Amino acid sequence: MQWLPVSKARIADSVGRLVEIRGWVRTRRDSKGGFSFLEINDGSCLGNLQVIVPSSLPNYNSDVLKLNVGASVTVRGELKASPGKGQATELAAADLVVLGLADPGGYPLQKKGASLEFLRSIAHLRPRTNTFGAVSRVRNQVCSSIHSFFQERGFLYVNTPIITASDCEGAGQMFRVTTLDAQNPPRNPDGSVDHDKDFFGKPTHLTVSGQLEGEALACALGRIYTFGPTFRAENSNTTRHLSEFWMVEPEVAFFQLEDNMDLAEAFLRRIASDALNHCAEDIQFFAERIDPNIRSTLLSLAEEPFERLSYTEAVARLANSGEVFEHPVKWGMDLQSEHERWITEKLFRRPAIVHDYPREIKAFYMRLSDDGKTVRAMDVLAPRVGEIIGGSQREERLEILESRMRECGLDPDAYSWYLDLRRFGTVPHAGFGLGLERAVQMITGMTNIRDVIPFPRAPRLADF
RNA sequence: UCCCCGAUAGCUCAACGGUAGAGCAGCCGGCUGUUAACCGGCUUGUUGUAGGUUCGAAUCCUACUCGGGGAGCCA
Repeated sequence: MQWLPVSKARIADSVGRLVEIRGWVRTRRDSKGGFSFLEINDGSCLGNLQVIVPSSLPNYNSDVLKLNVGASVTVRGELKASPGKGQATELAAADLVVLGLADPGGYPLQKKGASLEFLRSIAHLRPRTNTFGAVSRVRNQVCSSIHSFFQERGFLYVNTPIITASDCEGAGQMFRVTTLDAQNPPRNPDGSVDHDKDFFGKPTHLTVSGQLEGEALACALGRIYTFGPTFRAENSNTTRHLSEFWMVEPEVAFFQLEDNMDLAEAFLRRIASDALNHCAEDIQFFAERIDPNIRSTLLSLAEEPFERLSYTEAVARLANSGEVFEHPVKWGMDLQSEHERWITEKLFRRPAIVHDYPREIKAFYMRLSDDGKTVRAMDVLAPRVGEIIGGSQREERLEILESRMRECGLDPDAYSWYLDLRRFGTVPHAGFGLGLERAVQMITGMTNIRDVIPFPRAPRLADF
Protein backbone atom coordinates (compact mmCIF):
# COMPACT_ATOMS: atom_id res chain seq x y z
CA MET A 1 0.00 0.00 0.00
CA GLN A 2 1.55 3.26 -1.13
CA TRP A 3 1.77 6.46 0.89
CA LEU A 4 0.29 9.10 -1.39
CA PRO A 5 0.25 12.86 -0.93
CA VAL A 6 -3.19 14.46 -0.85
CA SER A 7 -2.34 16.36 -4.03
CA LYS A 8 -2.09 13.06 -5.95
CA ALA A 9 -4.98 11.40 -4.15
CA ARG A 10 -7.31 14.21 -5.22
CA ILE A 11 -6.89 13.66 -8.95
CA ALA A 12 -9.39 11.44 -10.73
CA ASP A 13 -6.66 9.21 -12.19
CA SER A 14 -6.01 7.85 -8.70
CA VAL A 15 -9.46 6.25 -8.41
CA GLY A 16 -9.18 2.55 -7.66
CA ARG A 17 -5.82 2.74 -5.92
CA LEU A 18 -5.24 1.32 -2.45
CA VAL A 19 -3.33 4.03 -0.62
CA GLU A 20 -2.21 5.39 2.71
CA ILE A 21 -2.73 9.06 3.55
CA ARG A 22 -0.87 10.86 6.34
CA GLY A 23 -1.93 14.29 7.44
CA TRP A 24 -3.93 16.54 9.73
CA VAL A 25 -7.68 16.71 10.21
CA ARG A 26 -9.23 19.96 9.00
CA THR A 27 -12.82 19.12 9.82
CA ARG A 28 -15.06 16.23 10.79
CA ARG A 29 -18.74 15.85 9.92
CA ASP A 30 -20.67 12.94 11.39
CA SER A 31 -23.49 11.20 9.60
CA LYS A 32 -25.92 9.00 11.40
CA GLY A 33 -26.03 7.02 8.19
CA GLY A 34 -23.21 5.04 9.74
CA PHE A 35 -20.08 6.98 8.88
CA SER A 36 -18.16 10.22 9.33
CA PHE A 37 -16.58 12.58 6.83
CA LEU A 38 -13.04 13.69 7.54
CA GLU A 39 -11.11 16.22 5.55
CA ILE A 40 -7.38 15.63 5.62
CA ASN A 41 -4.68 18.09 4.59
CA ASP A 42 -0.99 17.26 4.36
CA GLY A 43 0.38 20.49 2.90
CA SER A 44 0.93 19.03 -0.56
CA CYS A 45 -1.85 21.20 -1.96
CA LEU A 46 -4.55 23.62 -0.90
CA GLY A 47 -7.41 21.14 -1.16
CA ASN A 48 -8.26 18.51 1.42
CA LEU A 49 -8.91 14.85 0.81
CA GLN A 50 -12.38 13.77 1.90
CA VAL A 51 -12.25 10.52 3.84
CA ILE A 52 -15.30 8.35 4.49
CA VAL A 53 -14.87 6.55 7.79
CA PRO A 54 -17.47 3.82 8.38
CA SER A 55 -18.71 3.28 11.92
CA SER A 56 -17.82 -0.36 11.45
CA LEU A 57 -14.15 0.42 12.11
CA PRO A 58 -13.22 -1.11 15.49
CA ASN A 59 -11.89 2.23 16.79
CA TYR A 60 -14.72 4.38 15.40
CA ASN A 61 -16.23 5.28 18.78
CA SER A 62 -12.97 5.35 20.70
CA ASP A 63 -10.88 7.32 18.18
CA VAL A 64 -12.72 8.69 15.16
CA LEU A 65 -15.45 10.47 17.11
CA LYS A 66 -12.73 12.21 19.15
CA LEU A 67 -10.96 13.67 16.14
CA ASN A 68 -10.92 17.45 16.11
CA VAL A 69 -9.35 20.10 13.96
CA GLY A 70 -5.58 19.66 14.01
CA ALA A 71 -5.41 15.97 14.94
CA SER A 72 -2.84 13.91 13.03
CA VAL A 73 -3.80 10.60 11.44
CA THR A 74 -2.83 7.96 8.96
CA VAL A 75 -5.66 6.43 6.94
CA ARG A 76 -5.59 3.48 4.59
CA GLY A 77 -8.23 2.52 2.10
CA GLU A 78 -9.38 2.64 -1.48
CA LEU A 79 -9.71 5.86 -3.46
CA LYS A 80 -13.12 6.12 -5.08
CA ALA A 81 -14.87 8.57 -7.33
CA SER A 82 -16.76 10.97 -5.07
CA PRO A 83 -20.51 11.26 -5.65
CA GLY A 84 -20.53 14.63 -3.84
CA LYS A 85 -19.68 18.05 -5.17
CA GLY A 86 -16.37 19.76 -4.53
CA GLN A 87 -13.98 16.87 -5.02
CA ALA A 88 -13.22 14.25 -7.66
CA THR A 89 -12.12 11.57 -5.28
CA GLU A 90 -12.57 10.39 -1.73
CA LEU A 91 -10.92 7.77 0.41
CA ALA A 92 -13.00 4.88 1.75
CA ALA A 93 -11.19 4.23 5.01
CA ALA A 94 -10.48 0.62 5.91
CA ASP A 95 -8.08 1.52 8.69
CA LEU A 96 -7.40 4.70 10.64
CA VAL A 97 -4.65 5.37 13.17
CA VAL A 98 -4.60 8.46 15.38
CA LEU A 99 -1.07 9.77 15.82
CA GLY A 100 -1.93 12.78 17.96
CA LEU A 101 -5.11 14.48 19.10
CA ALA A 102 -5.49 18.26 19.23
CA ASP A 103 -7.45 19.37 22.28
CA PRO A 104 -9.94 21.95 20.98
CA GLY A 105 -9.79 23.70 24.32
CA GLY A 106 -6.16 24.57 23.77
CA TYR A 107 -5.65 24.43 20.02
CA PRO A 108 -5.95 27.99 18.69
CA LEU A 109 -6.84 27.10 15.10
CA GLN A 110 -10.48 26.20 14.77
CA LYS A 111 -12.80 26.06 11.81
CA LYS A 112 -13.64 29.74 11.90
CA GLY A 113 -11.27 32.08 10.13
CA ALA A 114 -8.59 33.82 12.17
CA SER A 115 -7.07 37.21 11.44
CA LEU A 116 -3.60 37.51 9.94
CA GLU A 117 -2.59 39.52 13.02
CA PHE A 118 -3.61 36.70 15.31
CA LEU A 119 -1.84 34.13 13.13
CA ARG A 120 1.39 36.12 13.45
CA SER A 121 1.27 35.45 17.18
CA ILE A 122 1.22 31.69 16.53
CA ALA A 123 3.82 31.51 13.78
CA HIS A 124 4.57 27.88 14.63
CA LEU A 125 0.98 26.83 13.90
CA ARG A 126 -0.01 29.16 11.07
CA PRO A 127 1.67 26.94 8.43
CA ARG A 128 -1.39 24.71 9.00
CA THR A 129 -3.77 27.34 7.64
CA ASN A 130 -4.95 27.57 4.05
CA THR A 131 -3.45 31.02 3.61
CA PHE A 132 -0.03 30.20 4.92
CA GLY A 133 0.06 26.87 3.12
CA ALA A 134 -0.66 28.67 -0.14
CA VAL A 135 1.97 31.32 0.61
CA SER A 136 4.53 28.63 1.42
CA ARG A 137 3.91 26.73 -1.80
CA VAL A 138 4.09 29.90 -3.91
CA ARG A 139 7.25 31.01 -2.10
CA ASN A 140 8.79 27.63 -2.91
CA GLN A 141 7.79 28.01 -6.55
CA VAL A 142 9.35 31.48 -6.70
CA CYS A 143 12.61 30.10 -5.29
CA SER A 144 12.53 27.29 -7.80
CA SER A 145 11.88 29.72 -10.66
CA ILE A 146 14.79 31.87 -9.55
CA HIS A 147 17.23 28.99 -9.78
CA SER A 148 15.75 27.66 -13.03
CA PHE A 149 15.81 31.06 -14.70
CA PHE A 150 19.48 31.68 -13.97
CA GLN A 151 20.66 28.10 -14.44
CA GLU A 152 19.04 27.97 -17.88
CA ARG A 153 20.97 31.12 -18.83
CA GLY A 154 24.35 29.82 -17.74
CA PHE A 155 24.60 31.73 -14.47
CA LEU A 156 26.68 30.21 -11.68
CA TYR A 157 25.05 30.04 -8.29
CA VAL A 158 27.68 31.37 -5.89
CA ASN A 159 27.68 31.98 -2.15
CA THR A 160 28.96 35.18 -0.64
CA PRO A 161 29.76 35.63 3.05
CA ILE A 162 27.12 36.19 5.69
CA ILE A 163 29.67 37.71 8.05
CA THR A 164 31.41 40.65 6.47
CA ALA A 165 34.13 43.08 7.43
CA SER A 166 33.19 45.72 4.87
CA ASP A 167 31.14 47.70 7.29
CA CYS A 168 30.36 50.77 5.22
CA GLU A 169 28.59 49.71 2.07
CA GLY A 170 26.10 52.48 2.50
CA ALA A 171 23.17 50.11 2.44
CA GLY A 172 21.86 50.81 5.90
CA GLN A 173 22.49 49.97 9.55
CA MET A 174 24.22 46.66 10.21
CA PHE A 175 24.06 44.03 12.95
CA ARG A 176 27.35 43.70 14.80
CA VAL A 177 28.85 40.21 15.02
CA THR A 178 31.15 39.79 17.99
CA THR A 179 32.31 37.39 20.67
CA LEU A 180 33.41 40.20 22.98
CA ASP A 181 31.76 40.54 26.38
CA ALA A 182 29.17 43.27 25.92
CA GLN A 183 29.37 44.16 29.63
CA ASN A 184 33.11 44.41 29.80
CA PRO A 185 34.88 44.53 26.43
CA PRO A 186 38.68 44.71 26.21
CA ARG A 187 39.78 48.30 25.79
CA ASN A 188 42.66 50.22 24.27
CA PRO A 189 44.67 52.62 26.44
CA ASP A 190 42.50 55.48 25.17
CA GLY A 191 39.34 53.75 26.37
CA SER A 192 38.01 52.66 22.97
CA VAL A 193 37.02 49.03 22.41
CA ASP A 194 39.98 46.88 21.33
CA HIS A 195 38.58 45.13 18.28
CA ASP A 196 41.89 43.34 17.77
CA LYS A 197 40.78 41.05 20.62
CA ASP A 198 37.52 40.21 18.86
CA PHE A 199 37.03 36.88 17.08
CA PHE A 200 38.02 38.13 13.65
CA GLY A 201 40.49 40.71 14.93
CA LYS A 202 38.35 43.52 13.54
CA PRO A 203 34.74 44.71 13.69
CA THR A 204 32.43 42.44 11.70
CA HIS A 205 28.76 42.54 10.78
CA LEU A 206 26.00 40.53 9.16
CA THR A 207 25.89 41.23 5.43
CA VAL A 208 23.56 43.85 3.99
CA SER A 209 24.37 42.73 0.45
CA GLY A 210 26.60 40.26 -1.33
CA GLN A 211 27.07 42.63 -4.23
CA LEU A 212 30.70 43.61 -3.77
CA GLU A 213 31.80 39.99 -3.43
CA GLY A 214 29.44 39.11 -6.27
CA GLU A 215 31.26 41.59 -8.50
CA ALA A 216 34.56 39.85 -7.73
CA LEU A 217 33.07 36.53 -8.80
CA ALA A 218 31.38 37.96 -11.90
CA CYS A 219 34.68 39.55 -12.93
CA ALA A 220 36.10 36.05 -13.34
CA LEU A 221 33.19 33.69 -13.94
CA GLY A 222 31.11 35.94 -16.18
CA ARG A 223 27.57 35.56 -14.96
CA ILE A 224 26.74 34.69 -11.36
CA TYR A 225 23.91 35.03 -8.90
CA THR A 226 23.71 34.87 -5.15
CA PHE A 227 20.61 33.89 -3.23
CA GLY A 228 20.81 34.11 0.51
CA PRO A 229 19.82 35.84 3.72
CA THR A 230 20.44 39.54 4.16
CA PHE A 231 20.28 41.62 7.32
CA ARG A 232 19.34 45.23 7.93
CA ALA A 233 19.31 46.75 11.40
CA GLU A 234 17.18 49.70 10.32
CA ASN A 235 14.42 50.57 12.75
CA SER A 236 11.81 50.41 10.04
CA ASN A 237 8.34 49.20 10.89
CA THR A 238 6.37 48.80 7.70
CA THR A 239 4.47 46.21 5.69
CA ARG A 240 7.40 45.84 3.29
CA HIS A 241 10.52 45.74 5.48
CA LEU A 242 12.16 42.92 7.41
CA SER A 243 15.34 42.86 9.47
CA GLU A 244 16.20 39.49 7.96
CA PHE A 245 15.16 38.76 4.39
CA TRP A 246 16.27 36.77 1.37
CA MET A 247 17.81 38.47 -1.59
CA VAL A 248 18.74 37.38 -5.10
CA GLU A 249 21.66 39.26 -6.63
CA PRO A 250 22.75 38.50 -10.19
CA GLU A 251 25.93 40.15 -11.42
CA VAL A 252 27.07 39.97 -15.03
CA ALA A 253 30.40 40.90 -16.62
CA PHE A 254 30.20 42.84 -19.88
CA PHE A 255 26.61 43.88 -19.19
CA GLN A 256 25.46 47.46 -19.58
CA LEU A 257 22.39 49.00 -17.98
CA GLU A 258 20.07 48.13 -20.87
CA ASP A 259 21.12 44.46 -20.64
CA ASN A 260 20.49 44.64 -16.92
CA MET A 261 16.97 45.99 -17.42
CA ASP A 262 16.22 43.28 -19.99
CA LEU A 263 17.41 40.65 -17.53
CA ALA A 264 15.37 42.02 -14.64
CA GLU A 265 12.24 42.17 -16.76
CA ALA A 266 12.60 38.65 -18.14
CA PHE A 267 13.30 37.47 -14.60
CA LEU A 268 10.12 38.90 -13.08
CA ARG A 269 8.12 37.75 -16.09
CA ARG A 270 9.34 34.19 -15.54
CA ILE A 271 8.48 34.25 -11.84
CA ALA A 272 4.94 35.42 -12.63
CA SER A 273 4.27 32.92 -15.41
CA ASP A 274 5.66 30.01 -13.38
CA ALA A 275 3.38 30.93 -10.50
CA LEU A 276 0.39 31.01 -12.84
CA ASN A 277 1.31 27.71 -14.45
CA HIS A 278 2.42 25.73 -11.41
CA CYS A 279 0.40 27.21 -8.52
CA ALA A 280 -2.99 27.67 -10.17
CA GLU A 281 -4.97 26.37 -7.21
CA ASP A 282 -3.13 28.60 -4.73
CA ILE A 283 -3.40 31.65 -7.01
CA GLN A 284 -7.13 31.01 -7.27
CA PHE A 285 -7.28 31.02 -3.48
CA PHE A 286 -5.50 34.38 -3.33
CA ALA A 287 -7.90 35.75 -5.92
CA GLU A 288 -10.87 34.66 -3.79
CA ARG A 289 -9.58 35.60 -0.37
CA ILE A 290 -6.76 38.12 -0.62
CA ASP A 291 -6.74 40.18 -3.80
CA PRO A 292 -9.46 39.77 -6.46
CA ASN A 293 -7.21 41.28 -9.12
CA ILE A 294 -4.18 39.08 -8.52
CA ARG A 295 -4.74 36.92 -11.58
CA SER A 296 -4.91 39.80 -14.02
CA THR A 297 -1.93 41.38 -12.28
CA LEU A 298 0.09 38.23 -12.87
CA LEU A 299 -1.10 37.84 -16.46
CA SER A 300 -0.12 41.41 -17.23
CA LEU A 301 3.20 40.91 -15.47
CA ALA A 302 3.89 37.77 -17.49
CA GLU A 303 2.82 39.10 -20.87
CA GLU A 304 3.03 42.88 -21.19
CA PRO A 305 6.37 44.68 -21.43
CA PHE A 306 7.30 46.90 -18.49
CA GLU A 307 7.28 50.64 -18.96
CA ARG A 308 10.73 52.20 -18.95
CA LEU A 309 11.43 55.83 -18.34
CA SER A 310 14.35 57.86 -17.11
CA TYR A 311 14.28 59.59 -13.77
CA THR A 312 14.23 62.90 -15.65
CA GLU A 313 11.17 61.79 -17.64
CA ALA A 314 9.51 60.52 -14.47
CA VAL A 315 10.00 63.84 -12.73
CA ALA A 316 8.49 65.64 -15.73
CA ARG A 317 5.48 63.29 -15.83
CA LEU A 318 4.93 63.77 -12.10
CA ALA A 319 5.27 67.53 -12.33
CA ASN A 320 2.71 67.68 -15.14
CA SER A 321 0.35 65.13 -13.62
CA GLY A 322 -1.93 67.70 -12.06
CA GLU A 323 -1.73 65.60 -8.91
CA VAL A 324 -1.08 67.28 -5.57
CA PHE A 325 1.75 65.46 -3.81
CA GLU A 326 2.72 65.84 -0.19
CA HIS A 327 6.33 66.04 -1.32
CA PRO A 328 6.67 68.50 -4.21
CA VAL A 329 8.47 67.09 -7.21
CA LYS A 330 11.69 68.60 -8.39
CA TRP A 331 14.72 67.25 -10.21
CA GLY A 332 17.35 65.99 -7.78
CA MET A 333 15.04 64.72 -5.09
CA ASP A 334 14.55 61.02 -4.44
CA LEU A 335 11.19 59.67 -5.56
CA GLN A 336 8.86 59.24 -2.59
CA SER A 337 6.42 56.37 -2.11
CA GLU A 338 3.54 58.51 -3.28
CA HIS A 339 5.42 59.26 -6.52
CA GLU A 340 6.30 55.62 -7.13
CA ARG A 341 2.72 54.63 -6.48
CA TRP A 342 1.39 57.22 -8.87
CA ILE A 343 3.70 55.96 -11.61
CA THR A 344 2.84 52.28 -11.20
CA GLU A 345 -0.75 52.46 -9.98
CA LYS A 346 -2.16 55.48 -11.81
CA LEU A 347 0.01 56.28 -14.82
CA PHE A 348 0.88 52.80 -16.11
CA ARG A 349 -1.06 50.35 -13.90
CA ARG A 350 1.80 47.87 -14.12
CA PRO A 351 5.50 47.57 -13.29
CA ALA A 352 7.83 50.32 -14.45
CA ILE A 353 11.59 50.67 -14.61
CA VAL A 354 12.94 54.08 -13.69
CA HIS A 355 16.58 54.56 -14.67
CA ASP A 356 19.42 57.10 -14.71
CA TYR A 357 19.02 58.77 -11.34
CA PRO A 358 20.87 61.85 -10.06
CA ARG A 359 24.30 60.91 -8.72
CA GLU A 360 23.67 62.64 -5.39
CA ILE A 361 20.94 60.21 -4.32
CA LYS A 362 22.60 56.95 -5.38
CA ALA A 363 25.46 54.74 -4.18
CA PHE A 364 29.12 55.25 -5.00
CA TYR A 365 29.51 52.12 -7.10
CA MET A 366 26.99 53.13 -9.76
CA ARG A 367 28.47 54.13 -13.11
CA LEU A 368 28.68 57.86 -13.78
CA SER A 369 27.11 58.94 -17.06
CA ASP A 370 28.75 61.28 -19.56
CA ASP A 371 26.41 64.09 -18.51
CA GLY A 372 28.16 64.04 -15.14
CA LYS A 373 24.80 64.46 -13.39
CA THR A 374 23.32 61.00 -13.41
CA VAL A 375 24.39 57.45 -12.69
CA ARG A 376 23.33 54.31 -14.49
CA ALA A 377 20.92 53.10 -11.83
CA MET A 378 17.58 51.40 -12.23
CA ASP A 379 14.67 50.64 -9.92
CA VAL A 380 11.89 48.26 -10.87
CA LEU A 381 8.72 49.54 -9.25
CA ALA A 382 5.70 47.30 -8.79
CA PRO A 383 2.15 48.39 -7.99
CA ARG A 384 1.43 48.23 -4.23
CA VAL A 385 4.81 46.66 -3.37
CA GLY A 386 6.99 49.56 -4.45
CA GLU A 387 10.64 49.03 -5.24
CA ILE A 388 11.06 45.34 -5.90
CA ILE A 389 14.41 45.46 -7.67
CA GLY A 390 17.25 47.92 -7.37
CA GLY A 391 20.28 47.70 -9.59
CA SER A 392 22.85 49.48 -11.68
CA GLN A 393 25.70 49.31 -14.09
CA ARG A 394 28.81 49.43 -11.92
CA GLU A 395 31.57 52.01 -12.20
CA GLU A 396 34.45 50.14 -13.82
CA ARG A 397 36.84 53.14 -14.16
CA LEU A 398 39.29 53.25 -11.26
CA GLU A 399 39.84 57.00 -10.98
CA ILE A 400 36.17 57.86 -11.23
CA LEU A 401 35.23 55.17 -8.70
CA GLU A 402 37.81 56.50 -6.23
CA SER A 403 36.58 60.06 -6.57
CA ARG A 404 32.97 58.92 -6.19
CA MET A 405 33.95 57.16 -2.95
CA ARG A 406 35.48 60.32 -1.56
CA GLU A 407 32.39 62.22 -2.68
CA CYS A 408 30.28 59.79 -0.61
CA GLY A 409 32.57 60.16 2.40
CA LEU A 410 34.19 56.73 2.05
CA ASP A 411 37.89 55.95 2.30
CA PRO A 412 39.12 54.18 -0.88
CA ASP A 413 41.84 52.48 1.15
CA ALA A 414 39.17 50.52 2.99
CA TYR A 415 38.05 49.06 -0.34
CA SER A 416 41.39 48.14 -1.84
CA TRP A 417 40.31 44.63 -2.80
CA TYR A 418 37.21 46.04 -4.50
CA LEU A 419 39.31 48.56 -6.37
CA ASP A 420 41.66 45.76 -7.50
CA LEU A 421 38.82 44.57 -9.71
CA ARG A 422 39.28 47.87 -11.61
CA ARG A 423 43.06 47.91 -11.38
CA PHE A 424 43.44 44.55 -13.09
CA GLY A 425 41.44 43.62 -16.17
CA THR A 426 38.45 45.82 -15.45
CA VAL A 427 35.27 45.24 -17.48
CA PRO A 428 31.88 46.87 -17.69
CA HIS A 429 29.41 44.95 -15.54
CA ALA A 430 26.01 45.30 -14.02
CA GLY A 431 23.66 43.61 -11.59
CA PHE A 432 20.65 44.02 -9.36
CA GLY A 433 19.04 42.84 -6.16
CA LEU A 434 15.59 41.33 -5.82
CA GLY A 435 13.93 41.05 -2.43
CA LEU A 436 12.41 37.57 -2.33
CA GLU A 437 9.68 38.48 0.12
CA ARG A 438 8.61 41.47 -1.95
CA ALA A 439 8.44 39.20 -4.98
CA VAL A 440 6.22 36.81 -3.04
CA GLN A 441 4.05 39.75 -1.99
CA MET A 442 3.71 40.76 -5.61
CA ILE A 443 2.75 37.23 -6.68
CA THR A 444 0.31 36.48 -3.85
CA GLY A 445 -1.23 39.89 -3.17
CA MET A 446 -0.37 39.55 0.53
CA THR A 447 -0.16 43.08 1.91
CA ASN A 448 2.13 42.51 4.91
CA ILE A 449 5.64 41.20 4.29
CA ARG A 450 5.56 39.48 7.69
CA ASP A 451 2.99 37.08 6.25
CA VAL A 452 5.17 35.81 3.39
CA ILE A 453 8.10 34.54 5.51
CA PRO A 454 7.54 31.80 8.09
CA PHE A 455 9.28 33.39 11.06
CA PRO A 456 9.65 37.12 10.44
CA ARG A 457 12.39 39.21 12.02
CA ALA A 458 11.67 42.90 12.57
CA PRO A 459 12.36 45.46 15.29
CA ARG A 460 11.24 43.94 18.61
CA LEU A 461 10.18 40.78 16.79
CA ALA A 462 12.39 37.71 17.11
CA ASP A 463 10.00 35.11 18.50
CA PHE A 464 9.99 31.45 17.53
C1' U B 1 11.93 57.02 14.89
C1' C B 2 7.37 60.16 13.74
C1' C B 3 1.83 60.50 12.81
C1' C B 4 -3.04 58.12 13.11
C1' C B 5 -6.13 54.02 14.83
C1' G B 6 -7.07 49.98 17.98
C1' A B 7 -7.07 46.29 22.44
C1' U B 8 -14.26 43.10 25.08
C1' A B 9 -15.25 34.94 25.69
C1' G B 10 -10.47 30.12 22.71
C1' C B 11 -11.39 32.86 17.58
C1' U B 12 -14.30 36.94 14.73
C1' C B 13 -16.91 40.95 16.51
C1' A B 14 -21.31 43.99 19.03
C1' A B 15 -22.78 46.77 23.47
C1' C B 16 -25.83 55.84 24.13
C1' G B 17 -21.77 56.84 31.10
C1' G B 18 -26.68 52.69 33.87
C1' U B 19 -27.15 44.35 35.22
C1' A B 20 -21.37 42.43 29.21
C1' G B 21 -23.95 40.02 24.11
C1' A B 22 -23.95 37.30 19.19
C1' G B 23 -21.72 33.94 15.57
C1' C B 24 -18.03 30.18 15.39
C1' A B 25 -15.33 26.58 18.55
C1' G B 26 -16.57 23.27 22.93
C1' C B 27 -20.37 19.99 25.64
C1' C B 28 -25.50 17.45 25.31
C1' G B 29 -29.47 16.02 22.01
C1' G B 30 -31.70 15.78 16.94
C1' C B 31 -31.14 15.26 11.63
C1' U B 32 -28.33 14.38 7.42
C1' G B 33 -23.68 11.53 1.12
C1' U B 34 -22.00 15.80 4.13
C1' U B 35 -18.90 20.35 1.90
C1' A B 36 -16.89 26.72 7.04
C1' A B 37 -23.02 20.94 7.03
C1' C B 38 -27.73 22.01 9.44
C1' C B 39 -31.50 22.44 13.90
C1' G B 40 -32.42 22.87 19.47
C1' G B 41 -30.24 23.44 24.35
C1' C B 42 -25.96 24.50 27.65
C1' U B 43 -21.16 26.53 29.02
C1' U B 44 -17.55 30.34 28.23
C1' G B 45 -15.30 37.15 30.84
C1' U B 46 -10.13 40.42 36.40
C1' U B 47 -13.49 44.37 29.06
C1' G B 48 -4.59 44.88 27.70
C1' U B 49 -2.02 47.10 32.51
C1' A B 50 -1.89 51.06 36.23
C1' G B 51 -4.04 55.37 37.90
C1' G B 52 -7.92 59.28 37.59
C1' U B 53 -13.11 61.71 36.78
C1' U B 54 -18.14 59.97 38.33
C1' C B 55 -23.51 57.97 42.58
C1' G B 56 -22.06 54.58 38.65
C1' A B 57 -16.73 53.37 33.55
C1' A B 58 -16.00 48.34 28.39
C1' U B 59 -17.61 53.49 27.34
C1' C B 60 -14.62 59.81 29.51
C1' C B 61 -9.19 61.47 30.91
C1' U B 62 -3.65 60.32 31.69
C1' A B 63 0.49 57.07 31.41
C1' C B 64 2.38 52.48 29.97
C1' U B 65 2.39 47.75 27.15
C1' C B 66 1.14 45.28 22.82
C1' G B 67 -0.95 45.28 17.89
C1' G B 68 -2.47 47.51 13.08
C1' G B 69 -2.12 51.30 9.16
C1' G B 70 0.72 55.39 7.06
C1' A B 71 5.69 58.08 6.59
C1' G B 72 11.08 57.86 6.37
C1' C B 73 15.10 54.21 5.11
C1' C B 74 15.30 50.41 1.39
C1' A B 75 14.96 44.99 -1.32
